[in-house]
Amino acid sequence: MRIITWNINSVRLRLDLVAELVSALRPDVLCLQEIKVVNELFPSVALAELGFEHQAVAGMKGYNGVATLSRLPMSNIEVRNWCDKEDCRHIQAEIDGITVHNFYVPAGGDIPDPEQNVKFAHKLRFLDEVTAWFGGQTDHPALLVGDLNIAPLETDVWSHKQLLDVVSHTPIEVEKMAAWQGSLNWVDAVRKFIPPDLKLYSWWSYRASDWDASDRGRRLDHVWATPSLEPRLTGAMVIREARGWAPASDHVPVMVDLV
DNA sequence: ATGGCAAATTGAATTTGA
Repeated sequence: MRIITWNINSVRLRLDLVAELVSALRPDVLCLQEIKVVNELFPSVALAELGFEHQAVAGMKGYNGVATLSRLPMSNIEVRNWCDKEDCRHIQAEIDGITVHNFYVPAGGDIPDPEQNVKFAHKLRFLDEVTAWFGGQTDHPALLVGDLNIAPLETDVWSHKQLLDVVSHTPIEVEKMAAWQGSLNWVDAVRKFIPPDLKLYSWWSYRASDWDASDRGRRLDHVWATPSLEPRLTGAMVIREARGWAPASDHVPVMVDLV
């Protein structure tokens, strides 16, 4: 199975890029975040024509929203709410015997202090809640993908020292992400193939005048696998060139293969 | 941190992203 996760930053605006991605890489499962559309206006026909006959969508007006698209049948679809908000950040679905979790973790705003910034408080609470929930699950084969909005390793950001107090790379976030990863002993399926000593990013700011030249990126998008699935992992790739597509999302697709 | 874009909604200005 080939799975791709992509924060697409408006699915309607980038349908042509989805077609290009699908044509080039033929994923079996495509997990999108920030679809920015209500379910009624989700382009399900166009995506079905690309081969994704099976779709699970949790969208809302204007922002957020996740969608899991599959060539293979999906069952047990669940949209789960966190932090008492119905804000469309998680879809769970069973595909070919694997539970696929598609997440869009809150960005967390600017100020890395939960006392001063309710968005950061929300992000930290979200991490605590998902960690506690997964800790109560059994080890059924599962993948956890999405825009987790945290770059955990020093090599996941362009400058570890300069981002230590920037939301997405602060020690408290990295610590809580590690706890989440520990909840089911999730394996980082991307770093299994692209070693942790290599710089690796999946997001570059729109604000850079030349994202490629300055290369001030962060690895915010992830694919995790339960230990039972690790022997089936065969490869991973971050589609960096997608940041240069037009019109580009600020995130690029992240792909993992398993047998 | 730096530098200041992009998308959606609403109707030129605001919210959100990270």
